[in-house]
Amino acid sequence: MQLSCIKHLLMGITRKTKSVKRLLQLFEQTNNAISVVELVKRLDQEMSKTTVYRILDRLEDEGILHFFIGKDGLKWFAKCRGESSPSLPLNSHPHFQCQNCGKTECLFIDISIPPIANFTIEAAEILLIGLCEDCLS
Amino acid sequence: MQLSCIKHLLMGITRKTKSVKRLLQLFEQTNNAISVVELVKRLDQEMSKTTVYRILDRLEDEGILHFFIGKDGLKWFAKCRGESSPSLPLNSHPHFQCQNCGKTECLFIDISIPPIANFTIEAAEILLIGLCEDCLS
DNA sequence: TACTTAACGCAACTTAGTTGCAAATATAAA
DNA sequence: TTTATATTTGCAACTAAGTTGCGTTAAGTA
Repeated sequence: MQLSCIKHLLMGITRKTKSVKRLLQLFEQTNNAISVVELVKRLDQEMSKTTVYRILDRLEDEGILHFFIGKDGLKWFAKCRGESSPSLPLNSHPHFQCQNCGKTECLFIDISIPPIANFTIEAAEILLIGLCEDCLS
Repeated sequence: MQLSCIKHLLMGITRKTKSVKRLLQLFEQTNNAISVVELVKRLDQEMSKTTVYRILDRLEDEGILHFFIGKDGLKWFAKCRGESSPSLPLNSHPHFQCQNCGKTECLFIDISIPPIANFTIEAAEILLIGLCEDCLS
């Protein structure tokens, strides 16, 4: 095994290609989550949808992005920030979707899941739906 | 407007067809949720998938079934029972999916969602993932 | 600069879910 | 029981999200 292989194992294997940088840029510009459908649409002139899907997978593997399933069953991605919700398993946290404007984001509120007899809970996917600050007024 | 129309408005418009009865039978045989994909597969010889989708929609409109999105983004249906989780909005309740055997069911445990400043929460979709009693041992 | 291998684009594919329309059938009225 | 009629069904074709295989391109290393 060559040194470069070891480096790859340690550092992840993502090459900082033009496409990767462009995609990361979109996530750096916002704290909101972005749906894959939206990303494919926004990047339509810049890269193929296959590339979008594959880059998202890699960034997720590396712990740079995480994903969750939105109200509609579509996949959404958001940056991993250090935070998580204390009482939830696996450093997870709830997400919020505004039913009016569609704004979708991570929440770091604490929600505690009571133990359930004869079950082990290893993950909690919590999606709160309502109106965001902008849509309330 | 004829009397029959008024009756329809009051009672819902579901005719108790052979297909409706068959589909309801599947839900009466279990307290678990069933994915649409599974229903289409199980009923493949008895009705078209279009019919499965349309009956599920109608039974949901009438409050006989409810649905939620599973871990994989697929739609699952379950019977509406009188119960709900006290602290959740809109008479909703959490759902559980066993990551080993796939068993999926309604939970009526109480999970309270803390208020979030400047947001109104109108629905909470909570999916707990872990091991069921059968898969624990 | 040249080499190696990850990353990319494309086209074709899979799967969940939807739609339009003509034919079948459940229900109410006669 | 028969008739009328509006709902329900099946079919085939479609849409949309997401995946795969493969030949080509380009990033990172020597």
